[in-house]
Amino acid sequence: MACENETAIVLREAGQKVTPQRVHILCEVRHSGVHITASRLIEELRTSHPFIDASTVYRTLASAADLGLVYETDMGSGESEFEWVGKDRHHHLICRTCGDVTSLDNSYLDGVATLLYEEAGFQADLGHFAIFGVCKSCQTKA
Amino acid sequence: MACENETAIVLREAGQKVTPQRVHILCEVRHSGVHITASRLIEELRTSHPFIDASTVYRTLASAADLGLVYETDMGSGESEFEWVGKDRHHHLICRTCGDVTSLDNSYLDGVATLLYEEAGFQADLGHFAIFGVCKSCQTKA
DNA sequence: GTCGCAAATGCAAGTCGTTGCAGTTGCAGC
DNA sequence: GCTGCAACTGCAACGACTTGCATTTGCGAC
Repeated sequence: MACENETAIVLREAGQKVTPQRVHILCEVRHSGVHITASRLIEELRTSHPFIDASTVYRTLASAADLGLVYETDMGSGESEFEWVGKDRHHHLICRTCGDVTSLDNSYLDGVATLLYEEAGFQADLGHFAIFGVCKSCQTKA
Repeated sequence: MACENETAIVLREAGQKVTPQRVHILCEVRHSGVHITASRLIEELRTSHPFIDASTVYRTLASAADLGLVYETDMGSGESEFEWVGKDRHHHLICRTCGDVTSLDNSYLDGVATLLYEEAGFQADLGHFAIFGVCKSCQTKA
């Protein structure tokens, strides 16, 4: 698949060695759609590439997150979820009651980031944010 | 200490049973000052009350967080930090470079919460938030 | 093509936090 | 003061994730 070549280029540009393990892991993240937990990723890789160790997956994801290739978000389940960094920066609204995850446009928090920089000189990294609360339908049920 | 009686009252009002373990754990959180990680809390309790099991500490903290008695915040270290809920709601600015933690007034994010409720019907729980980024002094150093 | 080295990998062992379960305990009702 | 029960506790086992270390491998230099 073309994705593998592309992933290899991204890796090389980031100054990382291009190993089949890394390419497979990152391709899996790209193809997984929205979010994928580390454990589910390991499970899926176990079927397609059984020789890849869990520690390799964790290390690859951590270094990819450092380089900004993937986002790592704590979705409140205790497990981190990973997502390939696409063009559109967005956040997530996570319902504490039903666990539903909704995407949220970046614009909501842009104002906060600007304000923080102007008033505190703090360059906030609001690239990918998880906001907990109670969604509309759970509120009406209650 | 008076704190123990007070903690017991808070627990009873919250509909929880008042056990010595819970009182000790929550007192420790109250006295620890700003933030304390679960593992450090367990370590401190080990010296003062060696008979309290780690699982009891985690369960007590989780139920106290549910009841809004303590805040649970992911400070990016992988470990959750706990803080006794005082009168002032506030957030934290955490520098990715030097690890410094600064408190941030609640007002910055109040606007976001209002906007989310009006536009998405989502009741955001912004009681205690950790925002990552780069602080002023680290920016000037770079 | 092959050499050398830093980076990446796989394995095993360890830590951290959670969960199931049987026994214990706080406390409301009598 | 006694009783019953739900909530709480401690233990042990488990899953998730990390770390140390010896081995392997990608890749730039020759």
